[in-house]
Parts: sequence; C-alpha cells; structure tokens
Amino acid sequence: MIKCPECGSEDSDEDVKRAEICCRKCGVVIEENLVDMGPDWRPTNPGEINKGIRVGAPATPTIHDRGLSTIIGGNKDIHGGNISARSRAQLWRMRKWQRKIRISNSTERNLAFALGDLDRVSSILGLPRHVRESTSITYRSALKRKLIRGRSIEGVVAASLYIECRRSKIPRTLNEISEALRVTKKEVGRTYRFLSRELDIKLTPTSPVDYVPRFASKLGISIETQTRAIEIIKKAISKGLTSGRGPNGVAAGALYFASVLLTERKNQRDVAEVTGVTEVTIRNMYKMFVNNMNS
DNA sequence: AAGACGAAAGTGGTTGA
DNA sequence: TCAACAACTTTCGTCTT
Repeated sequence: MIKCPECGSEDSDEDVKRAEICCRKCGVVIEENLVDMGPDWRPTNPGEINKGIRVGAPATPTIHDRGLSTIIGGNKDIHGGNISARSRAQLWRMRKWQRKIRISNSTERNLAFALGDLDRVSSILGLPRHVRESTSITYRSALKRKLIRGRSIEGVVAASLYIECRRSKIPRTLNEISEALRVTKKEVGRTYRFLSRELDIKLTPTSPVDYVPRFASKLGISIETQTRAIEIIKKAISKGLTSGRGPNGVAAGALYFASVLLTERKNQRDVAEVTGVTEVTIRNMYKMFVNNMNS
C-alpha cells in the first residue's frame, strides 16, 4: 500500500480503469499513468489457456499485423560465425521481400501509421491499454468498411479514440483529444458522428459525473468536495436542468459550486483551464445551480 | 492587483421546413 | 439547402476583496 504524500494516509484506491491511484482520504492522485505490471504473456488462443503456454508475444490489435510477422535476423549463423557471401545476398533478398509483404498495400500502410499515432496519443492522454486495443479494433472496422476515404488518418484515429473513451466511461473531452492529435475539434466531432452512424455504435450521452474525479484531482480538490459536486450534478440531472448542456461545462460548474460551498474555493480561471470551458460558462452553470438547488 | 461578475457580439453546430 | 435557434466563447468594462 502506498502512503499519500499529502495527508499521510495509507488508504489508497487503485483505479485500474482510470490508470490512477488516489488517496481515499484526501483524494489526491498519487500515481498516474499506471503501467500494468502483470505478465506480458497471455494465451494466444482459447486452446492454449489450459496448456499454460507462456511464450511468444500475444496477438495484439495495436500492431498492424497483430505482432505476428516474422523478422529475419542478421548475417551470422547460429554459431555466431560469418556466413558466405551468397547466403548473405539471399538473406538480404528475403528481408527485402519480407518487408514488402509485411507492409504491402495501402491498407496495411494506413494501419501502420494510424496505430503509431494511436500509441503516441494514448500515452500522452494516459489511457489504459484496453482502451487502446478497442480503439484499434474500431479503427480496423472503419478501415475495412472504407470509411476513411476523404478523411485524415488522424481524424479517424481521434474519433475512434473518443468513442472508445466514452464507451469505457473514462471520457476525454473533444478538446483534449483534438489537441493531442493536432486535429481540429470540429473534425473530430464530425468524424465521430459519422463513424458512430456508419458503424452503428450507440453511445449513451456522457454523464458530467464521469468527468468529476479527473478534473477534481487536477485541481487538487478533496474527496468531500467531489462527492458534493456529484450530488449536485445528480440533483440537477433529476430536475432536467442539464439536458442540452455540455457535460464538461456542467461538471465544471458543479465543481466550482461545491468548492465554494465547502470553503475550498478555487478561482474560476483555474477551473476553466482544466475543464476546457470558459469562465463565463462556469458562472452561468454556477448561477443555474444556485437558483435551483435551494430546495 | 487579482479575481469575480455581467453585457454584448460572435462562432459553430443542430434542427426543421 | 437554408434560416432560426440554443449553447458556448470572446472580449471588455466594472465591481469586489
């Protein structure tokens, strides 16, 4: 168990889904971007589960050929000795063809690029592995259905990522994703709607509640205040005040409101900064909460 | 001086004819 | 396809602490 650097409590909470460890007492995030320390092998097919096979890389959707290709090695024989010029030439030709076959057509090349982007971005955003994998699966099906045509690779990666984050209930805002991938927010939004229609993916609207823990820990807001913010949001939802309003705006307003109520006041600029909405929106949400929550 | 507040105009997306 | 519309942003001036 890890000791919290803020309050010294040893009661920490490991959230595998969000890849975070946070303190149960004060809510501070102790560790972010957890690395899965489990074994990096796993059965590559159902039959192998029982056999307990422990070798070989797993087939992973995050590499364009699922990590199953052969790599032809260097110019030494198995004893470490040199090999003849003729064999060397042959090896060279074999490698050449291997490369060509591995990334043979435009589809494969596209996938290789896309998965590279995905890898980079998901580490920037600190996303757990399962999101990365399901994103690459989504991307593959988009590719197979020829939905990439006329769209940028980054745009479709961004959209797939956005979809999978929402599905796994660890939403990232359009802002965060578009920034990480250098795609405009507009394009991500458009592509995301297109994909969800074409691939028949139905998403439940994001609940502002899902944003609270992450925003709160970035702001250094205590668990009590977080809990209060969540209560506020739930109450607002049940009164129908949130419909049509951006979930991150609602989360921002509720966090600000809660921080004022519990005398842990944060300034609007900081809240605006981490939640990706403007101070004006926070004020509007705040006003709305104040006017409607005194019952 | 920094932060909070509000007004007003602008922007991008959705909707319904 | 286009105009109306709501949500949100930008900008800026004023008030409060």
